[in-house]
Amino acid sequence: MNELHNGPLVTKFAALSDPTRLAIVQRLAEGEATVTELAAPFAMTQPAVSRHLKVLESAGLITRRVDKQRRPCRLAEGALDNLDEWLAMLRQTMSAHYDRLDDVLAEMQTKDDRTTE
Amino acid sequence: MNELHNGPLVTKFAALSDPTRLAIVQRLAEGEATVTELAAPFAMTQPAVSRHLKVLESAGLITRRVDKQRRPCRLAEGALDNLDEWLAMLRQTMSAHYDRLDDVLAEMQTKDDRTTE
DNA sequence: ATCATATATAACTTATATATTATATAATGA
DNA sequence: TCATTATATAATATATAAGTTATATATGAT
Repeated sequence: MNELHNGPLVTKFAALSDPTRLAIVQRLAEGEATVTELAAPFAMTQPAVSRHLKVLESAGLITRRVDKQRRPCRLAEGALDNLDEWLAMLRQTMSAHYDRLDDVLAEMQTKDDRTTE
Repeated sequence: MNELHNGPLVTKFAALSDPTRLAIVQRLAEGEATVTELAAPFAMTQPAVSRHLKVLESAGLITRRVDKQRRPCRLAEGALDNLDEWLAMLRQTMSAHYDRLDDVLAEMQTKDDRTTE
């Protein structure tokens, strides 16, 4: 309910706030891929992509398994659940406080009345 | 459909990847607040919060109006729509490629068969 | 053994982010 | 007019992020 619990959420948002990582997540929505496969589309070195994967993994967005010398990546189970939940919670708060323009203008008016006393 | 269109999304994720800004957004879901009101809960100077608001505004997450010397902030109309849409799109991709563990293990097996020839 | 492939890590550079203090601006109120 | 309140901006320091190259490690192939 409050900002003390939002650490993991902040971490996920941070992980998604990079175009390379966002594209990697989109790619992984189609299924598993190895580091090399994931790196291929990008004008970037392999170590750079490895770092991005580490960020995604630390954020709990992806997991990796071991297949010989490959480390195929996939989206983590329920990776996006807390994002959805946060958005849903926010919408609920918004509708609970349903902030129509009319209401706001009315409130502005009464505030003025009080302040201008 | 591709990563060329994700600029605004990346910007929004970046804007939300900070605990202060996330808390501000949550607060604004309850309705308008001035900069000073928003700054109050944080152990941070007013200029710091002003900067955070600028980041949120640049990302299209909040708007401000002018009320005398105040600049009340509110969540932007449809602020979170593209986040929702992106998450929905991702889920759709995931279910389209429905990646059950069984399938993956089966595919691993056939890959092994081929590679170990 | 040796070489190639897949991946990770370290060292380093540069760019960006975040916070601070000091100060500017604009409107209010006395 | 002068002080106060609300907010923004500039200058600056510091931290973090993101990329590079070089190198290490592990597996697989010859």
